[in-house]
Amino acid sequence: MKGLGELERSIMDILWAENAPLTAREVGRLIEDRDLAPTTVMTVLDRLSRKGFLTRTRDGRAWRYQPAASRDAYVAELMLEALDMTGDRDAALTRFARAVSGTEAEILRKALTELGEE
Amino acid sequence: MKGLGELERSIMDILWAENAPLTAREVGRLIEDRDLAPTTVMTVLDRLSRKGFLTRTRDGRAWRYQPAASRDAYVAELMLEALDMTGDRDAALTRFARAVSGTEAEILRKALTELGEE
DNA sequence: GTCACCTCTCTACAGGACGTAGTACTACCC
DNA sequence: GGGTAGTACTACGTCCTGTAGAGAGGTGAC
Repeated sequence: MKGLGELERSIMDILWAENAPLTAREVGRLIEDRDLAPTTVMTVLDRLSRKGFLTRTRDGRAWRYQPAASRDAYVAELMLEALDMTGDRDAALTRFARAVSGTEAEILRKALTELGEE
Repeated sequence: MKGLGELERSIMDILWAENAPLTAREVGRLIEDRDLAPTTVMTVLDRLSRKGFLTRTRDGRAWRYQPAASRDAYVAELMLEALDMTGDRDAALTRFARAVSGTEAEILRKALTELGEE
């Protein structure tokens, strides 16, 4: 996988937040802060789907874009990818476990427990 | 933090593997596969220390480079950074916990347990 | 002392990713 | 049939990275 640029991430965030597939125009309307040309949004949407982050389906003349995977899946994949980088996965995992805050450690513990019960 | 390029990572790997601080020449000797100019290695070492990945100390005319942090720390930080990207950390963590393989889940569980006992 | 050599710093350049957008073509509505 | 919306294609500046040369300054050999 590859990382995302800043604008790419903003757009992914919009699409992840929305549940329905959006057109370029709709996405553009949802980025108020920046004053982007419509073609800019279209270009980025196109690149994102080319990279596999988005799926698109026709809606009349327009395309509707939606995330190919959930944000959680993306984040989890990034984390696994980072983990793959090390020679000593155990050490990295241990260090990671120590670094997450209390509540999150709880979440992790719970998820792992459920995992064990399945 | 920022990601590393391919050559940058190779060089970090060498320095992480070694326990002693190395000079550019020594690092260059340890990358056999590629036939790099000495200045190339020096440039990359310089960039890495400028980015904070390496520390360097004088040794006569030469610099000796060593990692500023362990690879585990780096990996853990990357993982945390990925985690920061999501709005719903819990969901991402849960998904991550489900994605790690059995033995690693065990490691995580153990680290978390020790954490709880402290 | 001078020459060869090592290492450093500075500068450079090509390729790719990303932000940004214009242009030209097409299809639809009224 | 002209405005409008949407597309595909093309383009350009910037930054990062891989790669390396040129020039400066010290060091040891002779």
